[in-house]
Amino acid sequence: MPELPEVEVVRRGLEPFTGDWVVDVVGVSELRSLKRHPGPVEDFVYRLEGRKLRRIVRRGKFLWWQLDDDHTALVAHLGMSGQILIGDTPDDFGKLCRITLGLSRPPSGAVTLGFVDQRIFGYMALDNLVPTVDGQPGGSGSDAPVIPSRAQHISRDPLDPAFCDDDFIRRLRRKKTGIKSALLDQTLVSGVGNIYADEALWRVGLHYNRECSGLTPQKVRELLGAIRDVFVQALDDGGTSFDWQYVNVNGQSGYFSQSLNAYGQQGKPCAKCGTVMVKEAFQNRSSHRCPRCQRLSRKRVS
DNA sequence: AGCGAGCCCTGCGCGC
DNA sequence: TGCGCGCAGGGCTCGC
Repeated sequence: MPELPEVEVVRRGLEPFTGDWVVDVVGVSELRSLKRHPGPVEDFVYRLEGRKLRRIVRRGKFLWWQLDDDHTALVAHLGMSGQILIGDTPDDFGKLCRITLGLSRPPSGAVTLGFVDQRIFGYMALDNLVPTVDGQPGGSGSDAPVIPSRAQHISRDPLDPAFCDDDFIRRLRRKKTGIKSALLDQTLVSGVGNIYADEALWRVGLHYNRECSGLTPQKVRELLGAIRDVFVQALDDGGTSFDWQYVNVNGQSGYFSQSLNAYGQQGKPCAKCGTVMVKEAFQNRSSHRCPRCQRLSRKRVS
């Protein structure tokens, strides 16, 4: 479950199971879901069992729990198809469930957390928490100025109070790529993926291949505002879901897909001008745009 | 150094 | 009904 709003919906859904909740038993049915864990599966299980899940934190599309030893994180990245679900038993999640955590909070609370991931691009891993370079909180959900070492290189996301707009604008305008490549670069700004990049570019009328260096600071600021707007709106709607794969921890789908104006709208009229929207190949993925509102008025970047 | 291509994977839905 | 193909929202690593 991919982009920032969907991951934040998951994070909020997991908050009730943090604090004094303990990991009693860990089940791993797919070793490749631990490919980023720095050790064998036994190490993952042994170090996790008995730990409390103190806080659940997110930066961009990265999620992690702060464990009660104060220096270890349980990192979860959902990749293209990951979900985290809460159920009663390890059998509640179907055959695509890769990892289960049996959780309890004495005296009476008990649930099972399921890490479900069709394509196995996502993963869970234990990692060390290291200080943030700017001394600000590592992400949404905790005030602690620490972050898993694996996520250190990821920029803050646009909903993070410590995100610096001016730095973003300066760095983006120095890039020698098209604007969409820049938005998908998680070291420049995190949390944006293919859907929300297309939505934000549509809102401000930019072609995905417009050169970053040709944009005025004002235009970049406008684009950043559009990213925030589309994130907040999607969050309010519970995230974007097209099908069975994208659900919150209760298995419910979000409604933002009904509000999309660009992604998946090929063949339909542009909501601003009525021109038929198109879908074009872009870097092994696809881009959606209005041929009239989002023209390439400057030199083409390939 | 920064950039783009290639690759990691499974399973759904469609057309034949 | 069955099969093959195209497609999917991410990110890491590697060459250039």
